[in-house]
Amino acid sequence: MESGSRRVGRPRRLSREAILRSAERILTEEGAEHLSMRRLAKDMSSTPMALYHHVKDKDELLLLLLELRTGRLPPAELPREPRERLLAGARSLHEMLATCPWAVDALTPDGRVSAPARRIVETMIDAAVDCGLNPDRARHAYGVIWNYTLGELLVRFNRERARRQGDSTPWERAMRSLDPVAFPLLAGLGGQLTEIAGAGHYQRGLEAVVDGLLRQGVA
Amino acid sequence: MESGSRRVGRPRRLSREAILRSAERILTEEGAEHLSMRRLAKDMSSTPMALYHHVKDKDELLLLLLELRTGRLPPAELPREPRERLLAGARSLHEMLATCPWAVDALTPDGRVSAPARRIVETMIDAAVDCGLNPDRARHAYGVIWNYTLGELLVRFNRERARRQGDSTPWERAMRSLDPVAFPLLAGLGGQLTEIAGAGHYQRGLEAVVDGLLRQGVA
DNA sequence: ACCTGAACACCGTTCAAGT
DNA sequence: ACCTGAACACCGTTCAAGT
Repeated sequence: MESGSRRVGRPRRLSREAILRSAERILTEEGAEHLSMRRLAKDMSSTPMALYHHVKDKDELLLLLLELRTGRLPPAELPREPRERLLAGARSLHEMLATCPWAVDALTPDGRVSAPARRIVETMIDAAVDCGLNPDRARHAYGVIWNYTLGELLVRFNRERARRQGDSTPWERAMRSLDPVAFPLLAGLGGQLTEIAGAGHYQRGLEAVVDGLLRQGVA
Repeated sequence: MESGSRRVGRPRRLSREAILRSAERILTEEGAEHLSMRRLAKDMSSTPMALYHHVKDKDELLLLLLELRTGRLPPAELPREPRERLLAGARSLHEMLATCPWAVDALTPDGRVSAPARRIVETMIDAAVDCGLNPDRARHAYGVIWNYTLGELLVRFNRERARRQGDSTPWERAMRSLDPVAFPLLAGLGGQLTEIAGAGHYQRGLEAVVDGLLRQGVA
């Protein structure tokens, strides 16, 4: 809403919205490693310090960007059956965050970074209760699912990053130097990493995790 | 072993070992955020570039530090019963990495960063096979356990970091602004976070994850 | 062979001043 | 009220030179 009093002082050239738009563009077009206050200012033909008039600091900027992205997704349609609802909740949390590799630090606590995320988390715990867990166990179950989800995202993000910057990360090196005689089973993992990281992988693991939690809770 | 030929050129003042010792000290006494090539050089009364004669770059330095730490732990005694062996393997991986919050990036791929870690991973997959999973499923199971473990570590690390630097992270703020009427179950999580992150939490979740995976695999 | 010094190309943020 | 410019206190790394 417009303020009743007339504006005073210098007219604004920047705005929080414009800043977020520019930041979002750098993020998608050039990747998080190129998003800096200085770079962003240059992009907007302004100075670094002008930005600090619209956001508290870089942390706040990233948080706002995260809320912007996760808030844009349409609210998930959740099935009625409680186990399915729990699975669907986890999947949409996973999906929602899969586009924000740069926000891992903000994500870590528990996935409650934006209003839509909060809704999903609440729904998941609720679904767990409907599956027969008491509230404490339901919250614990959510925590385990969150840990699994975050771990999966992290592995995925880092692999993508490695791919982008030409392949030879510590992990790739360790993989190549692995003796397949001493480590026959582990060596198999190496060749499979791509497939393992594929679309169905998270889902299949998630079902195991959820079923394990539900059995533990109702036993 | 000593080289047969006499040393030529300038005598060395630095050595990889001395560098690692200094870095290790900074890491434990001041935290990872204070470990920089410049700081490290200053600590050793040398120059940043002297370090590059002994390690390729900062990434390699961190990797060496990780191997140093994880390699120091005594090899875990693993129980004979396969399910227990799988659990014990995961626990010792978890324990081993719990002291290296600064190495998350190197960890991400799959926990095979050091020789002892490789042994444990191989043992875990082997244990999963002994539980009745085929090698593919066993590897997948390991992947899920790793994701869960890594996620748990990450949440733990970030919470500790938040504690250290005075409490008010994005997550804490989001927690305070949470409406307990709209989110009764989620709000409960807030109050419980410390307990949930306690010692038994990882273990309890791990059992659920493992049992879920085993059931999925042998069904 | 091992080390130094200066330089390059960056960071986030503070502070005092301008309009 | 909003923005600028200069400065502070850092980064990792390259490159040419010294002993």
